Amino acid sequence: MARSKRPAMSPAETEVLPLVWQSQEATVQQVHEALPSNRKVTYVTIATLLRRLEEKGYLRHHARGKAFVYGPAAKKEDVIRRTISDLVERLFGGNPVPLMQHLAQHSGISDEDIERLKGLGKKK
Amino acid sequence: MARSKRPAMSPAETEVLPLVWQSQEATVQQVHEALPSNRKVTYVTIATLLRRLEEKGYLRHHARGKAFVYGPAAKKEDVIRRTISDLVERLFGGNPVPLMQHLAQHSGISDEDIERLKGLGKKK
DNA sequence: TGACACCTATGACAGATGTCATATATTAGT
DNA sequence: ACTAATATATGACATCTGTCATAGGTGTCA
Repeated sequence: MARSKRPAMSPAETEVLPLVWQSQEATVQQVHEALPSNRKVTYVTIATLLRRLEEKGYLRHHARGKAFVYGPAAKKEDVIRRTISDLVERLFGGNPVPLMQHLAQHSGISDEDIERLKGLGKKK
Repeated sequence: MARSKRPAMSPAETEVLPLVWQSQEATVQQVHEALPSNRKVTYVTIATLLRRLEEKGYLRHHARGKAFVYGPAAKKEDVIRRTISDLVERLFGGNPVPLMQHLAQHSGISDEDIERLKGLGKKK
C-alpha cells in the first residue's frame, strides 16, 4: 500500500479543508463565506490556507474564469482516518475505546445513535 | 463558570501529557522512558515539553531530591474533553456523530464494545 | 477601451514548535 | 571534600503557523 505521508495539517488548515469537502469543490470566496461567524479572518488568509493545503497534498486547483476552484487531492476518508488515528495515538496510546466512551458520555449522543453504530465495522 | 482558556497544546505536548497522567506523577526521566519506541527524542526535549506544559497550565511540579516531579494542574477529563471537542469542531463542524461512525467502522471496535457504551451519557 | 471589481502572488512578521547542545547545579558515594 | 552521575537552566535555531497588507493580473460592462 502507498503510505503517502502528507505533512500533517495545522489546526487552521484542519478547519478549512472540510469546508471544501462539503461542496466537493470551492473557490476561496466560497470557503471564506462558509466560515462560522465566530471565525473572522480575511479572504487573503483563507487563500493562504488553501494554497498551503495544496502544497501539502490535500487539495488541487484549477482556474475557472479569474478564480481558482479547489478540490480534494486526497480521499476525505483517508484524511479523516489519519487525523483521528493520530489523535487517538497521542491521547490514548492508540486505543480508540476511551475516545468512544468519552464521546458517549460527554457529547449528548443518545442510545439510539449508539445502537445505529452497530454493524458498521463489518469488513466486507 | 470559569472558562480557564489554557493555551492549546501542540501535538508533541499532547503526546507527552498522557504519559504523566498514567502514573499520576512522573519525573522527566520516567516520561522519557515511557515514550513509545518509535519516538526517539532526547531527555532534554522531554524536559522542555514538560516545562512548556507547565507554563501553559497543564502541569505543575515540585522537587524531589534533585529531580522535578510533574503532576496534573488541570483535570484530565476536562483537558481530554476540550481536545476532542476542538477536533470535532474543526473536522465536523461540531457534530460528534460522524466521529462515532468513523470510529465504529474503522477502529476494529466490536458491537459488544458499542453495546457497553449505552447508558454512559445518562447524567446521574 | 477604461475603470471597476475581484483574484491571486508576494512576502512579511511575530509567535509557536520541535529539538537539542551546553552550561550549571545538586546529590550520593568514597 | 572530590567526583561521577544526574538534573535543570539557558538559549539557540530552523520551521511552521496564523494573519495580513499590498502589489499586480484579469474579466466585465458601460
